[in-house]
Amino acid sequence: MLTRDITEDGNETTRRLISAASEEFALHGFASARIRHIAEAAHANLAAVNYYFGGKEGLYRATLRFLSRQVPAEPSRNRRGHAPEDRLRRQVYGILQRYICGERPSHLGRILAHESMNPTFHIDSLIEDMMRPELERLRAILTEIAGVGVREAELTHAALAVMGQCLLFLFARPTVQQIYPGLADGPDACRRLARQIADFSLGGIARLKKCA
Amino acid sequence: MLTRDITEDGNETTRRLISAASEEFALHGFASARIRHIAEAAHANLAAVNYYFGGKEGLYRATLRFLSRQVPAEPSRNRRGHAPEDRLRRQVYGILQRYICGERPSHLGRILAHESMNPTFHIDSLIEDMMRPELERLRAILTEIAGVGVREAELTHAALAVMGQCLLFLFARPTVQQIYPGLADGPDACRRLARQIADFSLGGIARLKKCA
DNA sequence: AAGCGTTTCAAATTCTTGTTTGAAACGGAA
DNA sequence: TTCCGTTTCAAACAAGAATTTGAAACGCTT
Repeated sequence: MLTRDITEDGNETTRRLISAASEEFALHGFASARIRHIAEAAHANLAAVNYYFGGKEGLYRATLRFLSRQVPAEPSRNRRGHAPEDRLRRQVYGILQRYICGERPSHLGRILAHESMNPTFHIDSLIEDMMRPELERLRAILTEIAGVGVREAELTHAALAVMGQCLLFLFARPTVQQIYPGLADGPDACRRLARQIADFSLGGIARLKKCA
Repeated sequence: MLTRDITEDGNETTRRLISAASEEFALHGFASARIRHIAEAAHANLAAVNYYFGGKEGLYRATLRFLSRQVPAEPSRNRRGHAPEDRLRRQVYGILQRYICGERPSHLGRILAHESMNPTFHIDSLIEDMMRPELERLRAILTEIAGVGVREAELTHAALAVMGQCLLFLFARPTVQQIYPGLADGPDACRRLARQIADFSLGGIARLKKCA
């Protein structure tokens, strides 16, 4: 039996297992994921899951920890030295890139989506570690753009409006693509999407400012 | 064994069963729903599900049919005779009311959300019967507001932007409420929400128009 | 090569869950 | 009351899935 921290070691089997688990959990969520399927995809024996992780739950925990560390940090050059409008564009692009339509499928985002619909014990840390920071950063940028005079609640709502536009593609991309085919694919779909969301939202902010 | 159409009859047991099933399927989705739980909540015997509906799948089908008929039709007075800006507000309010935060919990919306994450055979008709019509109506209104000169793709995106803002509260209301407590409750939360979404979006459209 | 801890494996086990079954209860018609 | 179709019920059943187990394979050290 293993006792040391799994996520640290370079064990080949655990790495394949976590990799396969990322896909399975992202695709189906915790409850509907099948460890048989994971073991199969990882070319590992079914019992390996229990041997290394103590069970399905432990594999899930390890997978979440692994995926969390994979999230690329926000580039620091977005902090200052740009117009807030540009920072909004970059921030939206960053959210899409990190969690929704980056070059490699964003498993953590999908898992958050599944947790939203069928929460497990881990939903809270996902909310606190990914949703809240992104929303707060959005809100800060929007506050700067809006200037004084716009109410707190409206800024909050604006941040949610931007986030909602992004998350639509996390929760319901196949649906969107069924209704409007060819809308969000292609090599720089992510960039185009970010630009459209940011521009639309800048209009929304402008209106808040005008009505303040 | 019953052969006639279940949804037509007034059988007390089937009604309680479908009612309990609505809650269960809305809460957990098809795969994670437990027919034992449904039968319990309906004060019916477990075997009643198979007796009346032929199985879990049949109960799901009957529940979807029942819930679809419950959706209140869009009031026809929204068609003409109002400024398109007002029509947008009403349309947004209608979407929220029908599927997301109406007075009674909107089971059909939740089921669509679950289907988006874990599709079953019925996802297509849900998309075609509820998502596409609402999006098309939104798009029509937005087209009218934008006037000529705004590109097709941008109108499509604008409709998705509005829908995304609405669906955020369908997919992730608990998350939103955990981060910003007290934002979306109270008696007329739905109305306030609709107003904010519509106003923000009118700003987005205005910007598209200006840049056209 | 022998010994020993670690890892892999197939099979057995246990638990959960949907389905089936056969009998009992019910209720109206003869 | 008796008969008969319908409905309810508890228990059995079957399938799927996670977990456990005990032995075999492996790899390293002596």
